[in-house]
Amino acid sequence: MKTKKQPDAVDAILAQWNRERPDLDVTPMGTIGRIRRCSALLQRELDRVFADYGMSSWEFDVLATMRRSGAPHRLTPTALFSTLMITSGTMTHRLKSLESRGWVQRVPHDNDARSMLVELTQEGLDLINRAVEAHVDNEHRVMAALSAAEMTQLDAGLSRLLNSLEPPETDA
Amino acid sequence: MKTKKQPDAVDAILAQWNRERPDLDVTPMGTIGRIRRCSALLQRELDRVFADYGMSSWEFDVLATMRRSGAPHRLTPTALFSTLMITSGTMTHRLKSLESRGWVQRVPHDNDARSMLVELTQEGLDLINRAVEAHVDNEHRVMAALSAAEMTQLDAGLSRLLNSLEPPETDA
DNA sequence: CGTATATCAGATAGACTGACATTC
DNA sequence: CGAATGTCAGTCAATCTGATATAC
Repeated sequence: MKTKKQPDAVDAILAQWNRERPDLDVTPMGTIGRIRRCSALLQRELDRVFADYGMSSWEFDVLATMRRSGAPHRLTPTALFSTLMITSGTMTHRLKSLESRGWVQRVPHDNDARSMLVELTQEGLDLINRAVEAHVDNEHRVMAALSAAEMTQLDAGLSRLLNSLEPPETDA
Repeated sequence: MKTKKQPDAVDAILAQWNRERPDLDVTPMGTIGRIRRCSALLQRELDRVFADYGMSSWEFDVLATMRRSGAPHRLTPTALFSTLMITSGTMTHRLKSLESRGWVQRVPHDNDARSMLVELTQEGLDLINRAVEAHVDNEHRVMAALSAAEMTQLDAGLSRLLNSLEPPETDA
């Protein structure tokens, strides 16, 4: 006989649907609901550390994207908004804000005068280097309930799902 | 020898961090990144069906919460905003909008004159009954890449995580 | 000429805060 | 009286759209 798993908030929702609409197989609703709820709750936890470093989540995302691209930490606005899945107008807005805070600067693009390059300032680089350390620590903390084996298993399922959801390569 | 899993968008990000900051163990960043990315991509897919029924995601959420509460499909605004994790002001705003569309109506609460009851209209009930069927079909579709066993496994991991993230019972 | 890049102003949708009246 | 309920006006942060200028 199996041990029953600890019920969570989503189980209560599924029980209601099973009572009200027993004709529906709501199994996927459970998985999807858990993904969305985990995502929302995780966001809340991660935001705390971002706030400690004076940033919002989207500010961290932009700086982190530039940081992990490697020296000289330069990317075009187009590369950035494509990666971040936002529109070009929104990217302009974000960059203006980040520039006013002194974390990035715009420099001209040698080979293409239409284009710009955005690069981390020294201050921006120092900040994101420190913030990402705290962020990763925080991520370890919020995932601590799962053993390494559990996390690997969870990761595998998510990766399969992600592969099926991701839009086909545009490939340039 | 193991078969390598299909790489996804998150793998590329992890590879960049491993190159740039090999001192950091970014394993949890992979899992968290996948949860968030799955959540965003799923949202996009689900929204399509909501749009087919003339609703936005939050409208579906409110109507569905009322529907699954069972006949007579009545809840107080307080019960609703607590479940939906939004503020009371936002709830008032949502209800005003839903009422103007003819999907819910406010009725007085017999036992407590401070309070209101919100109930689904016949039109709202019919709509959410049809919409939830299409929604569940859609959820089956977007999860089709996973076998039943894979989904069970994924679900188990998510549930463990959710349990550790969920705020302790307020219990009233 | 048609396409790509980046910017900007304006509009939009959704949420929150704080003050309020009412009732328990 | 203090706590709870719901409403409202105002504000806010973040996004998108569509028009624009420039360069390929």
